[in-house]
This record gives sequence, C-alpha cells and structure tokens, in this order.
Amino acid sequence: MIDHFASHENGLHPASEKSACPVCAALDSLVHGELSSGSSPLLWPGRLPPQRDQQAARPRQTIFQPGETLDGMQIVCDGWAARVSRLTDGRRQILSFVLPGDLVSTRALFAGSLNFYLEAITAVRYASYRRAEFIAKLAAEPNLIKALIRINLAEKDEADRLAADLGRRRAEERLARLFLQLMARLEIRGLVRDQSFALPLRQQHIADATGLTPVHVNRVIGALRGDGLIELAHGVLKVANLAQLRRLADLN
Amino acid sequence: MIDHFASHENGLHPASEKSACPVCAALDSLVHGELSSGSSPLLWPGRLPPQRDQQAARPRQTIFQPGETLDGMQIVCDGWAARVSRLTDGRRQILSFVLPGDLVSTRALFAGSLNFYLEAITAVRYASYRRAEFIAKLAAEPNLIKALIRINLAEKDEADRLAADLGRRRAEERLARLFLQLMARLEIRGLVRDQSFALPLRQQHIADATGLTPVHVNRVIGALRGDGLIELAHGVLKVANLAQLRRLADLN
DNA sequence: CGCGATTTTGAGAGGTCTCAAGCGTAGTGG
DNA sequence: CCACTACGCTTGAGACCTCTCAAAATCGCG
Repeated sequence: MIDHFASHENGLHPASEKSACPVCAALDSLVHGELSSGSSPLLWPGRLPPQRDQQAARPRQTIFQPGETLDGMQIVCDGWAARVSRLTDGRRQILSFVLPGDLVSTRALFAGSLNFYLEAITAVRYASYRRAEFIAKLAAEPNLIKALIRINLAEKDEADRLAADLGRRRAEERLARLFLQLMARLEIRGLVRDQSFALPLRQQHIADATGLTPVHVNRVIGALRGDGLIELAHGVLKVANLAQLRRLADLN
Repeated sequence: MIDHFASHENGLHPASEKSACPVCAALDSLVHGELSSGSSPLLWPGRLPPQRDQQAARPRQTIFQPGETLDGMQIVCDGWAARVSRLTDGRRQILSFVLPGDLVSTRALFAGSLNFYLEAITAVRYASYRRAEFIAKLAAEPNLIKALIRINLAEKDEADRLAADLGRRRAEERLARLFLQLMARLEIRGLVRDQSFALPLRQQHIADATGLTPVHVNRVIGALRGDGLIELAHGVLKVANLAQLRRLADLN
C-alpha cells in the first residue's frame, strides 16, 4: 500500500499504465461515471459462501447489537433484515433495509463493531467473513475493491437521502419513496414481476422506516390505495399507477 | 496495493510485524478502540495549505453543486459552511455543518463529484487538494490514512444519527442535540469559553438542519430560553444549564 | 438614519399522534 | 372441528405538535 501511494508522488499513473495498477483503475472507472446513483446498490457482487457456512436467524431476532465486537464483514444471503437505531426511551428508527445479497455495512470492516442493531424481519440466512479472509478475497478479485468503494459511497448517499426525506417530506411522499426504492432494489434481483413484489414488512416496520406511527402509516396506505396508486395485501405490494406514484415520490 | 492484499492471503500480519505494514497498523489501532464516537471528528489532522493557495467564498454563496466534477479533496480552512440537500420544490435539508478544519466530504476523493450543495454560511476560506496531491500526502504521513478512514466512518455515523433524530425526535430534542453537538465540535477547536461560543447561524439554518420551520424554531428557542437552558443573542450561544440541556438531548 | 434582513408574536389550520376499540386471519390445543 | 389466542390491520375521536400566513418589532449594515 505504501508503495502504491509512493508511486503516485508525481500524480496518478497515466492512462496507459492503468492496467498495471488495479487501485487506480478502480478509482478511475468509478470517477468516470460508473457510479450508479439511483437505486442503492448495496448488493455484494462477490460469490456467497456455501450454505453450510451460513448462519440463520428467526423473524424478529436481533442478529447484531451496537458495540458488539465483529471482526470482518457480514452479508445477508437470504431474507430481509433492518439496520435499526434505538433511542433510550424505546423509539426506533430503521436506517435501512438489508435485502438478500446486501452487505450489512462496510463499517464492520474498518471499525470492528457496529453502531446499530441488525434485526431479522423474515427468516434470515447470513454469512460472516473474517477480516483476513475478506481482504484475501479482495486481493484475488480486484473488481471487489471497486465494489467495496461503491457500496461505501452508496451507504452514505442513502443515509443522506433518508435524512432529507425524514426532515423535509410528508408522510405520503415518504411511503411512496420507500415503496419505489424497495421495488428498484428488488428489480435488480429479479424479484419484481408485473410491478408487484413480496413485501414482508409489518406496518410497524414501515412506520419505523419513515418516522411515522403505525396508525398513521395505515391511514396513508389507505389513501394511496384509495387513489389507485398501490395495491397492498397479503404481503404483496403492487404498484398500480407507477407514473403517479413516481410523481408523488418526487422522482423524475 | 495488490501486493499489500496479496501478503494477507494467510491472514493479517501478526502483531510483531505491525510496524512493517502501515495499513494494518492503521486498521488495527482503529479496531482497538481508537475510534472516537462522541463528537463527530470530521476534523482533518493534516497541515492546511498556506493561505495563498486557499479560495474564498462570501456568506450565502454556493461553493459546490451536486454533479459538479471535482478531482480531489476539499477542506474548509476558516468559516462555517453547510452540506445541503435540496428537493425539487425548494425545500432544503442541511445534512451537516462544516466547521473550520473539517474535510468537506470523503466522497469527492472516490466519486469525483458531490451529491449535495456546499453553501457558505459565514465568509469561508477553503482549499482543494487535487487527488494525486492528496494521495501523495497520505503516502508521506500514514497517520492520515487512519484519519481518512476515521472521518469516513464518522460521516456515516453522523448521517445515521441525523436520520434517527429527524425521524424520531421532537423539536426541542433536535435543537438541544444540535446545540450540544456544535459545542462539542467547537470545543475541540478551542472555540468554547465558559460554555458559550459564536453561533453564526440564522434561525433559517437551524430550521433547515432540524427539519423544522423557522417560525417554530423561534418558538422552541424561546422555550429553551424561558426554561433557562440557553442564552442566545447576537450570534453567541451560551449553554446556561448544561446538565438539563443534556438530559433534554437524551445524552448520557 | 433608513432600509433590508432577521427575529418575534399572533391566530388559525393541518398533519400526525395517542388512546382505544373492533375486526380479520392464522395458528393452537382441546 | 371448534373455541381460543395472538397478532396485525383498520377505524374513530380528540389532543398535540408543527405549519402557514401575516404582521409587528428588532437588528445590522451602509
């Protein structure tokens, strides 16, 4: 690493040398527009560990706690989980949903511990790479370095976006944006058909994600339903009027 | 870099080799408790460029815009700025305040562009390192690598904390937390005396940071004043009752 | 001293919350 | 097979927090 940096003292490698320096190549391609900014690409592109190395969690189970010492990187292989922040009086805020194939957080790799709860929403299977093991993987597959940087950026983008939503948008907009964001992320995974997808969230989860009350979430969903924008029942969400829902969500 | 990773294929270097590998050493010390979690440490520990290499911005000036191509790293040397997210209809959310000595965002280094506005609050002097230049700096001073990682983590911590505040706390708590957070950050810089400090924010700024209306901010400030928790006038904030303000802010 | 920007105050509306009850559905055990 | 229970969804009524609109008061700067 030190050698790498030292070799830059006179500037970046010129383009012709790019292939000789994977870090430069990775940075370079990121800088030149490869960074997808739309739907949060937290998806880890590496191969997942075999199922026998995975651990399981039941719905509602707390998988990780703040402060818990973790050495390495955790990936949710199957099921939905949520990153949760809890206030001392019990109020909860869901910081993000972790979908199948998502890295839980790049924080664990560098900080060694998390600062949020990871809670299973559905049954969850997840895997943990130890740091050394994970770093070896990065070495073997330089594209993964790129992915790690991209994911790190996406995490922060998402956090900023969430803050703006919670601070400045009203209930209807927040729900519309949440639904569309989830749809986009699931679409990448091929889990959306005919603009509808499985949504294993209780209204309580939606409330905790949008900074609202379950009761109010229920009323807003009712309104969206009444306006013909969505159909939501039996754990399946169907976007019935995509154009109008996007307009409500202030997208495009 | 590739060599560094390759040398890890059998795990991290043992402790005895630590000094031979600055990246490992940096990671290691971060993992073992050196990560300060309290007041957001966005402060860049490196030497600032000489004043003649700095640029200036007047109050209210937009320094950077989303999408603007930036090559490198920007540091605010003097004055207050704000990272701002704008909705299409003009609503604004301040994502963070950038204080003297703070890195604007580690994002610029890896993404090449920003996704927020940087707006000057007071008169601002700032400096921009080009990426190559900045990387050379990192190479020359390995502690800065550590700082960069720490700042990257702190940025994300802050963003998550903000989301939880905006989603789940009421106006009084949000103001109390904002004031105490700013005090803590300014204290590091030696800018707090007798629990009071210069606060160059308009109530509009406070409103944009807390997701409230200027009018409501004014009333809440009035309430805090009336309760003897703060004194705020003429651009100076004095915390008159720290214990109670901290209790209100849900700290400790 | 005068003008624009900012703070303060008032009145009323509206969005969201709280508390509470009723309802549907799925699983459980007799 | 049928209570019975648990859980989540739905609905109602009223309170509270925050917003909107508007105007007055104050501050700061030229």
